[in-house]
Amino acid sequence: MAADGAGELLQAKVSTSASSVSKEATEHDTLKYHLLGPSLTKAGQDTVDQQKVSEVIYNASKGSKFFNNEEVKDKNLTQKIERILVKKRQLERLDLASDRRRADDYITELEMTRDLSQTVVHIDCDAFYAAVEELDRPELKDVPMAVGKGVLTTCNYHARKFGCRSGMAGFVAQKLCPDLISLPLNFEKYTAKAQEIRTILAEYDPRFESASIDEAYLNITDYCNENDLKPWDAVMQLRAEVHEKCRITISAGLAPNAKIAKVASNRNKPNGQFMVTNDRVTVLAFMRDLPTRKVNGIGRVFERELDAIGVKTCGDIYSFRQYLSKLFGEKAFQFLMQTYLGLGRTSVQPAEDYERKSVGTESTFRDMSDPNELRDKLRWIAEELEKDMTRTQFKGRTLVLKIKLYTYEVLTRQFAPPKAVCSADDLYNYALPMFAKLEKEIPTMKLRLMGLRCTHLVSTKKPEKDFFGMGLQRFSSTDSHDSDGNNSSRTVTDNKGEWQVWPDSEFEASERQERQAELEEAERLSQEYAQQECNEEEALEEANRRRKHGREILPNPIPREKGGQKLDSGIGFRKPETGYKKPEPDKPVKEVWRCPVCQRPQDADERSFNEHVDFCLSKQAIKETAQEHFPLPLQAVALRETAGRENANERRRGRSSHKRKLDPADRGMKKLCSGVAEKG
DNA sequence: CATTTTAAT
DNA sequence: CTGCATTAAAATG
Repeated sequence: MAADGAGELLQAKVSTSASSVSKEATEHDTLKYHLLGPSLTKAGQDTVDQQKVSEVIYNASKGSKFFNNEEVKDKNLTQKIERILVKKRQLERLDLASDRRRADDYITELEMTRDLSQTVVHIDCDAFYAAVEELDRPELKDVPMAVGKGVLTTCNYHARKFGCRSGMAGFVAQKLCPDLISLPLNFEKYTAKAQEIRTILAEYDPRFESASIDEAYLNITDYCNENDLKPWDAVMQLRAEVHEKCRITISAGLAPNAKIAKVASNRNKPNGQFMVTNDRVTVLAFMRDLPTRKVNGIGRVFERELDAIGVKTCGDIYSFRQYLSKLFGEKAFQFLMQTYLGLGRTSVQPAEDYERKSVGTESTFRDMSDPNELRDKLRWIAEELEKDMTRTQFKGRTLVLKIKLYTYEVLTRQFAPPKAVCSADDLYNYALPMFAKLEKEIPTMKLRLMGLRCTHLVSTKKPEKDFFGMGLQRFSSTDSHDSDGNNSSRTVTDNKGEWQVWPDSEFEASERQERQAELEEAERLSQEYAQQECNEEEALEEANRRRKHGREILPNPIPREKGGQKLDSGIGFRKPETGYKKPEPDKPVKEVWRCPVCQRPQDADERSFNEHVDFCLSKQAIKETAQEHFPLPLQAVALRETAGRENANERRRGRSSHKRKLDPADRGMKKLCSGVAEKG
């Protein structure tokens, strides 16, 4: 969900004050900026007086423990930035010719991977929850309204004029806008509406990728070729279709890759679209003036660090290329260079394809210090986690205990039990010693949060029979992980990784019951789709799939025209049709079939293709893949055989698994900015 | 150097 | 002023 709101004003203030003015004033300003929250970014809302807004927020939160903690964090960051600047001044006296050369070589290498042959679209629903609520109560369209009680998950554009935004505490929002109407969350409703929209998206790209409940990436290259449409017109059509059938307005960004598409979708919001054409010069020009903060992966912290050394826009990155890896680390360096060049992934894929790495639960409560009460709480968390482990069908080889003190300070401890665990008893028994140890270390064990998480997951899914009726080797809970600690027979992620993902920077204060209700709704919807779209055989498989996965999967809806096609059971899966995609006349193409298991292109020869698929299957990447592919006709995909067609990220993808490995450049950079690299 | 912890998104 | 997941870097031993 786009967190609209202007940051430019304060951003400018932060930058100037960072270099001059008194230190106290500086800290005051950066803190206020920090308090504006993570969602102050992207699109601008010029009608808002950010000065006033930040003043109100500051005064409203002043004195709270939360505030104090933010103050501490801000001070630490300011110190960290000071260290970065010191380090940079040291570097300036050194000869960095080799670093510069290395950066230039990397740029050359990256440039060879540039792929301008694809069109990626980022779809973003406008004030989604608020818009859904307005469908039921049209009178709310004309007044400032927000969704979410204690904290706003989103608000309509009237409310945004007052400075309200997602992620803001409810009482703060009320101060900014006394007439604000706050509605409780009705999550099933939003999920149902999201599914309606997804049904339409699937017709444009059946393998579209949901990024959150109201955001998705599509690769519309094939769609445009098949229907002889220009990307712009295809997206106009898509948006009109969504508006007409779902009564929801969406904004879209079109670009040669996902990273730019994401930025672009914010340019003409709400109810608009923006395109960055597939042209190197256009891309570079677009990046040159783009403030760093607009890029996915650069948040409040990294923005300030970059600003401190003089990088305000993505174009500024270039002239600092020789410093970046020493100041921010290697991954950050790579990420920034790709950002400067406007490179990003061109591939999108359903979220089920992502590999889950951990399952955890945590809960916040009133300050608590009684040891017995805390143990009860821990026990309860363990029971909650057991449910999640059962649902997602995992055991964990490592258990992580997390606590948050009443001061908001967070601590974690981990332990690797002798065996993979998932039962509440085991979870509790292994967590308790960690907890007891913490009790000894911490003078006043007064907590506001406790959490448990399992990592180094091991699937506990029953092998049963696989999709083709071939027996699969049984794998025990402890022998199916490879040396990376990853499990190659990983199950499909549960839908919390997917449509239950909160919109960016937004959250709900919902209780587990609400989530349960949502799951039930998802199940119901899934059944509906099964009936609508599948023939009897397929419906049976659909039912089977749900049995195997519980209620966890909410697959991409099946496009109408394609869902009707019948598959030869089993074989159809492995015998792709040819001529699915028209080759472009002016470019040499080589026909290949894409392996449904590992997603890698294979020679378009039936025998070798089947051999390859067998190989992949024997490596057990299988069941989930079969499931996600079953409803879809297998298509031969023609790939252009041009160098750099596949970008570096795609190539780096693991051989052993078809699951996507996350790459900093792929998906926004997670934590690459935590400070000066001081080793060596 | 491997593992643990922190912190950012 | 939440909850869940992922990632990278720093700290630790």
